Amino acid sequence: MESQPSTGGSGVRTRSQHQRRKRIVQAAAALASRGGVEAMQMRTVAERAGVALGTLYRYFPSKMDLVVAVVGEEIDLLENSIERRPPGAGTPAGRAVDVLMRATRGLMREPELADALIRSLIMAEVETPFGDRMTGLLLRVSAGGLTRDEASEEQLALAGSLSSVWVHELLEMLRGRRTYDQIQRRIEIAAARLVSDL
Amino acid sequence: MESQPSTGGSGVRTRSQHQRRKRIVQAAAALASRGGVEAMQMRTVAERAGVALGTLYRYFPSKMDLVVAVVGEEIDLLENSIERRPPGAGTPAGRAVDVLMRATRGLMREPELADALIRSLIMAEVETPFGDRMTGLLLRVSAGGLTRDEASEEQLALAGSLSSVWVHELLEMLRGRRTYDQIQRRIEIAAARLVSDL
DNA sequence: ACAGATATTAGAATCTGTTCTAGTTTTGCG
DNA sequence: CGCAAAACTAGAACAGATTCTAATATCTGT
Repeated sequence: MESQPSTGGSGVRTRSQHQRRKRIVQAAAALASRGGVEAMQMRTVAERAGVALGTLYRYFPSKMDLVVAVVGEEIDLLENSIERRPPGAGTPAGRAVDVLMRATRGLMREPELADALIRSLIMAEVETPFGDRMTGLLLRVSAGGLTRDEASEEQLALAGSLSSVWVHELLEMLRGRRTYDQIQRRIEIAAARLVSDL
Repeated sequence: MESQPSTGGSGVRTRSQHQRRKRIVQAAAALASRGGVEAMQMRTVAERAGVALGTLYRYFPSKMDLVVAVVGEEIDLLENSIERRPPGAGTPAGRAVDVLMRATRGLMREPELADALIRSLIMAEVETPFGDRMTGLLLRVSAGGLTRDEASEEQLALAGSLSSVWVHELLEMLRGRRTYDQIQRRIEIAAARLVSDL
């Protein structure tokens, strides 16, 4: 879990804390989009963000927490994109594929970042909202605006399965074991089975 | 890939090298089955195996290579178990669930080790046959002895999808976010869609 | 403005994976 | 046998994540 610096008494983040946090995440993202997680060294991040190492660790108790925050921003982007331009396909499966492939293309833009981030996330002890958010998105687009709370156990399981298949295929692609087209094909096959009738 | 210490000229491993290697893997497994990968420190492994740190690194160029070797032994066990007592269920999906849940129980016996195993399975920089081996196993039991070479692209995709769903669920369980029963239920749901008609 | 709490800082220190060094031992082979 | 290649060893050295320390700065409530 990410932890927040506690601000005397109330749980509210002050403006300066918020900005500090933001600067840190931006510095981290910038570094990671070059050389991946390796280039994103805690000392360097702290330096670039104009913050002491100890402070960085106050905001992000481990490097993984920082990675998670960076990934979070990426997912925000995807969610916004989906909202701005919802998938137009006529079937639930079609819309799911649409969302997943759009996410794939988004991540492909920064392969170093994507690879590093996804690996780190899978490795993470840390609880990440990553899978859940993707699952929620899939439910929303393929089962007519359904939210995670309203969904049945089976619907959750199916959308979740599709999401984990996607993550796995993405990793395979980043490792050079799949082409974009192969992923698309495999996602289509899985989606047809898993989310046609949500 | 794991690299082997090259033995003067020929690529053959001598008996003493084989044993040394085995001692290393055993020491590593023993340590990992207690405190997980963290307890499996390279210095400690070397010490327990009665080998210098440099030698350990000659056999296993990185900690990950060592983990992969340990994991390999575990998968052998599963394959042997399946061979000895093939899944008896009447449907393809039933047999697939059978295999996966048996693997799940096997891994649960050494959760720390399992955690390391699954992560390396997913992460492996290194080309590991693990995902493919599991996919192959699923094809074999759910599509009447089909091998990876004979399977159609779709069959491969479906068995592979089930395999990645399983891996994902297993990880969730190891992180304490799923119970055994929840996994079983989710695997059943996914298997029904993915491998009913292989 | 003051007091106490919290945040921040620079930097040293610690921990563990990995690499390097220099010297010793084992192995394969003519 | 006798030598060159390869393996092995103990231990130092290095790297990057994480933790610790002591001092300073900032904030909050009164």
